[in-house]
Amino acid sequence: MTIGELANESGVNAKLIRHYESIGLIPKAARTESGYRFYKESDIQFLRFIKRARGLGFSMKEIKKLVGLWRNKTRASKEVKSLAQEHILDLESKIREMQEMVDNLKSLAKTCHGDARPDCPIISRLEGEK
Amino acid sequence: MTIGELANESGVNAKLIRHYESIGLIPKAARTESGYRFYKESDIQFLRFIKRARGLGFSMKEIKKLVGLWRNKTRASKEVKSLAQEHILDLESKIREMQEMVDNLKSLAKTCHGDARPDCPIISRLEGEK
DNA sequence: TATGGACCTTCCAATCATTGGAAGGTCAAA
DNA sequence: TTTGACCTTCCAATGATTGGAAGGTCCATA
Repeated sequence: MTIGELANESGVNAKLIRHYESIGLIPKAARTESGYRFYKESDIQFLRFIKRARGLGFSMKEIKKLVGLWRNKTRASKEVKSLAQEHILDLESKIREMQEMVDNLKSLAKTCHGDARPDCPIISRLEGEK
Repeated sequence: MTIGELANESGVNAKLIRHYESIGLIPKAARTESGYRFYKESDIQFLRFIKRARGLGFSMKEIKKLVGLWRNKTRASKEVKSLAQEHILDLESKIREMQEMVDNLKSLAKTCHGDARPDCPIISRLEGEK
């Protein structure tokens, strides 16, 4: 299986697969005589694993840990769970932050008449009034 | 006023002030004979403006626009408002995405017993079961 | 006056995850 | 044999910031 086929099957593009190899997230692929990387079926599942973890917003660092836990069949579910829970807390705090931004912006936008006049409370607030 | 003093007053550190100058967000500072940048009082307000906008999650690109609108006293409030509203939509869509991640992770974490046993639904799900 | 330390300068590199391009080699079918 | 789709490596950009190195300047104190 070439890198392109693996990319199709896994949904992770070839460029990114090479990149993952270069940062050590996935092992170095075997090569054909001419230097092409080749892969086996089980590599599809591996890349999908990574893709799903990215989809849940895990960082590459966290994914490295997850991959380690995944590969190690004797890992404790405790470790996995606590990794997930830390990540939940991270996400929630970012959500709160962004929600505050939205709330602020909405209240500013509401008081801005939004016509051709130059007066705008959004700008005034950024200027430091209040 | 030196760059360090400006940094103190504005809350934007000196390194970042230089960086903002280099990307053209703020004009090139005047220099003393020995090459030190020097600033006037009104620069404090300017940097605070930028800092507040960053605090609301605007990108540097958006901030460049905001700065332009701010400086141009005849700008229409409409432009400012629509910039803000686009940004609100951006933020809200990111929030939704992250909230979905959290929901997924929470439901996975709930079914993970979190003890010393190796079985863990979080891992299974990443593997592709279901 | 000398020296120390706090400040300033520029430039280059790292972060994070990914994408892009350039320049070249390989493969398979027409 | 030529075309075109694929593969290879390497280098650079993204966005916002931070870090360090190597060096110059300023001011106060010994």
